[in-house]
Amino acid sequence: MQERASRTRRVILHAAAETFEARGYAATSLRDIVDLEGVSKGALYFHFPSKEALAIAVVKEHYDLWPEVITRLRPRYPRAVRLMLELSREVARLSRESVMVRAGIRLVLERNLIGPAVPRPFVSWITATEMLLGESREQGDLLPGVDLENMARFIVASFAGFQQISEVRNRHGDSSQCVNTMWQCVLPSLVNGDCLSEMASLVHGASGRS
Amino acid sequence: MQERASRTRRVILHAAAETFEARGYAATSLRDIVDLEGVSKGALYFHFPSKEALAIAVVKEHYDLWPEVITRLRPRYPRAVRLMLELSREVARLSRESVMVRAGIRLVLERNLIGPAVPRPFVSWITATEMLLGESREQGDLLPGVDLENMARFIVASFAGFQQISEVRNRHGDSSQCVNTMWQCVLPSLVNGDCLSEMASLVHGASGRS
Amino acid sequence: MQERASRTRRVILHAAAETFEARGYAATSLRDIVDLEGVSKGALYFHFPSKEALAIAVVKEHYDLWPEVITRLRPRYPRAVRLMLELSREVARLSRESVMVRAGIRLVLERNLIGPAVPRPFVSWITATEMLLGESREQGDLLPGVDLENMARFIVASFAGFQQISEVRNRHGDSSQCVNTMWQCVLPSLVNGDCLSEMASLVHGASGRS
Amino acid sequence: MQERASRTRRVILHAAAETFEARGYAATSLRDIVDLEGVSKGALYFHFPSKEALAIAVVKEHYDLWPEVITRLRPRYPRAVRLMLELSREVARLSRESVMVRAGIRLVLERNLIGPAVPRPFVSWITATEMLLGESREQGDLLPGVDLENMARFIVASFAGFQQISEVRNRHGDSSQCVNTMWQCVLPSLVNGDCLSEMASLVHGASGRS
DNA sequence: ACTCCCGGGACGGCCCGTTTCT
DNA sequence: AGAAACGGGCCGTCCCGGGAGT
Repeated sequence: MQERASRTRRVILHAAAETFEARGYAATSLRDIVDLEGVSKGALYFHFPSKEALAIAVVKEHYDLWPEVITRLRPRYPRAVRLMLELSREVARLSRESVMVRAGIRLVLERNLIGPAVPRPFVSWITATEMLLGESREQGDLLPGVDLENMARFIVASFAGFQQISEVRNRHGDSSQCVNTMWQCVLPSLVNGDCLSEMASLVHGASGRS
Repeated sequence: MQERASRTRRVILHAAAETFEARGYAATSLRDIVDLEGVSKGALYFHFPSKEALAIAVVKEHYDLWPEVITRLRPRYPRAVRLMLELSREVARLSRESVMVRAGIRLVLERNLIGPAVPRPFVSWITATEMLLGESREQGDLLPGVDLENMARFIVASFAGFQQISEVRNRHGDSSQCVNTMWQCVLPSLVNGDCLSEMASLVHGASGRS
Repeated sequence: MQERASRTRRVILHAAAETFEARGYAATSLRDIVDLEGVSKGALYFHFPSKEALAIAVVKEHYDLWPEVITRLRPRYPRAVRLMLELSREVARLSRESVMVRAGIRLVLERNLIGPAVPRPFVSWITATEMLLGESREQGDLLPGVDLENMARFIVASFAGFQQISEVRNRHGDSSQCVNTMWQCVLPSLVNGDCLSEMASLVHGASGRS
Repeated sequence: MQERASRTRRVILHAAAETFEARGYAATSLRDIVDLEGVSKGALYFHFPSKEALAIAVVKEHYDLWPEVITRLRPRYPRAVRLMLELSREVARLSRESVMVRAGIRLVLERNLIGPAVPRPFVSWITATEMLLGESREQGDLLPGVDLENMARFIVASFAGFQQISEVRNRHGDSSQCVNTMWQCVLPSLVNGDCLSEMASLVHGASGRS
C-alpha cells in the first residue's frame, strides 16, 4: 500500500519538477506531467488536490534540502568563510544535478503566479549568508567596514545571476568554475589579507583571474 | 488615420508590456491585455497577428533601446571602465522606470516558451561587456591576468541577479545602491590601483564597504 | 452581424431549453447543448459567460412571457374568475407547446443548484392568483369564508401537480382536459351558485364529473 | 460482522438520501455522500455496485414503505373515502419526517437520469387512488357521474403539487394544513351530501374555507 | 484603412464514478 | 473494507480567423 503509493508520489513529483523546470508554472499542463511518466490523472489528483499543491510540494521538497545540507557541512568547516564557500559549491552542484532543486528555484521565482503559500525567493538565502558573514566577522576574517546586509545580498545576487546565465550558455556545464570566479571577485573586497591568501588556493580554478 | 492607428498600436504594446511583466508570457491572456486599456480584440489582431508576435514586438521595442543608450553615453565617457559603470547605472534606471524594459527582460528569459525569434538573453550584454573590458585592457586600466570572458559573465550575472533580488525586496527601490555595491565588490578585482582610486568616489554610496 | 448574432443566440437558447427540459440543469453538459444544433463552444461562450448565465437566460426568457400573457388576456375577460380560468388554459397551452416554458419551469424548480439569481418558484404565480381571487370577491363571485391565501396556493399546487403528472403519462397530451378537471373540482368550493352555473359550460369537457 | 455491515449499509443509505434529496441525482457526487458520514468509498462500493444502484436502493427503501402503510391503515378505516383521507395524511407526515421518503420521491421524478430500473412516478399512487375510488362508489359514497380515472389523477396531482409548494414556502411546515385544504376543495365535488357532512369535521382546520 | 463583432475548436484544471491492489 | 490508481468528461476560456461595419 504505502510503498506503492509513495513511489507513485515520487514519480509524479519528479515528473512535475522536470516539466516545471523546463516550462515554468503557467505553461505546464498537468497532462504534460502525467504523460511524462505514464501515470494517470487520477493518481495525480489522489496525491495532489490541485496544480498549486503540486507546485508547493515541489518547492517544499527542495526547501527541505537546505537544512540537511547545512548541518552536514557545518561541522566540517568551522571557519564561516570557508563554510560559505563550500556551501555555495554544494548548492551549485545540487542545481546542476537535481531537477527538483532547479524546479524549486524556478517556482519560487514565479510565486506570484502560484500563491502566497510559496515562500518568497532569496530571503532565506540572504539571511543565512548574513548570519555567516556575522560569524566571519567574529572570527576576525572580515575586512573592517563591510556592510553585512548589502554584502549578503550581493553574494546571493551574483550567485543567482550566475545560475541563470550558466543555464543559458551551456547546460549547467561549468557552474563550478562560475562559483570560483565569483569568489575570486568577491573575496578581495570581503576578507582581510591573511584569510584571502589562505582561501586563494581553493578558488584557483582557471577563471576570472589566473 | 495612420496617426490613430499607431497610437492604438502603442497603447496595445504598453498594455502588453504591463501584463507580460507582471505575469509572464504563458500566464498572460490576450483578454487581460485588451481589457487593461479597453481596446478590442480585433484591434489587437489587426496590429499583431499572434500572441507571439506581440511578445516579440515588446522585446524588440526594448532591444532597440540599447544601441541608442550606448551611442548616447559613449562619447561622454571615453574611458571604457567608466563607460561600463555609467552604462550599468543607466540600465538600472531604465529597468526601474520603464515597464517596456522590464517586460522585455522577462520575456527574453522566457524565450523558449515564445519562439526562436526572441533573442537569447544575456549574450548581447556579455559580448558588449567583454568588448568594453578589452578596451579597458588596451587603455591600461585592467589588472594583469584578468580572464575577460569569465569576468564579463560575472559582471552581467551579478547585475542580473541584483535586478531580480531588488524586485523582490523593495519594488525597484534601491537598485542604484545595488549597482554601487556591485562595483565596489568587482572593481578591486578588476582594475589596477590607479584606476580604482579614481573610480572610488563614483561608487562611494554607503554600501558593501564604507 | 447583429442579425447573425441574435440568431445564434436564439439557437443556443433553444438548444439549451431543449436539453435543460429533458435532463435538468446538473445533468446537462454544455457539450450536449452545442452539439444539438452544431454551434461551437466559442459561440456559446460569446453569448453566455457561464452555464449559470445560460440557465438564467432561459428562465428570464420564460418569465418575460407572463406579463405579455396577462396584458393580452385581461381586457378580454373583465370577470376575474373567468380570467383565472382562461389564464390557466393559456399557461397549460404554452407548457404544451413551448420548450422554453417547460425548461424555465424546470430550472426554476432547480434554482438551488443554479444560483440565487433564479427567482423562487411559484411565488409569483401564487401572489397573482391571490390577487385575482381578491378581485373575484369584490365582484361578488366568491363563496363566503374562502381563505384567499390558502386557496391560491391550492390552485397553483393542483395546477403544478397536473403539469408534472401529464408530463409523465402522455407527453403533454391531454393537459387541457386536466385543466378542465381541475376547475370542475375547484369551482364548487370556490364560487357561489350563480357564478358556478355560468362557468359550468366552460369546463364541461368529459372529465372529472360528467 | 453482519451486524456492523448492515449498519454501515444503513448509514450510507441515509447519507445518500440526505444528499440526493438536497441536490438531486446528477448534482450529487459519491464523494459528498461518503464525506457526510465519514465512511470510505470502498465501503460504499462494497454495498452498492454503482451510483445508480445506490439511488435505486433509496427508491426501493421508500417504496417498501407504502404496502406497510396501507396494510396498517386499512383495517382501521373500512370506509374507502376515510382511508384515502388518512392515507394522504400519513404520506404527508412521512414526507415531512423522513429524508428517505423525500429522497425517494425526488429520485423517482428524476428516473430518466438514473435508469429504467426506477419505477415511474405517480402511477402506483394513481392506480391505488383509482382503486379506492372504486371501492367508495361501491360503498355508495360517491356522487354520480364521477370519472374515476381523471379524479384519481387530479387528487394525486394536487397532493404532489402541494408537497412541492410547501417545500418551497416553509420547510415542510404546514403540510398537514395543506392536506386539509385539499380535501376541503375536493370532497364537495367527489362525495354525496351524507358522506360530506360526515367527513367535514375531519378536515375542519382553518384553511381553504372556514 | 482600420476596427470590431462573432464564431471556432482545442485544451486547461478539476473532479467524478470506477476498478484494482492490498 | 480501505488505500490507491484510472481515464474520461465537464466547464471555463484561450488564441485565433473571417466577415460586417465605419
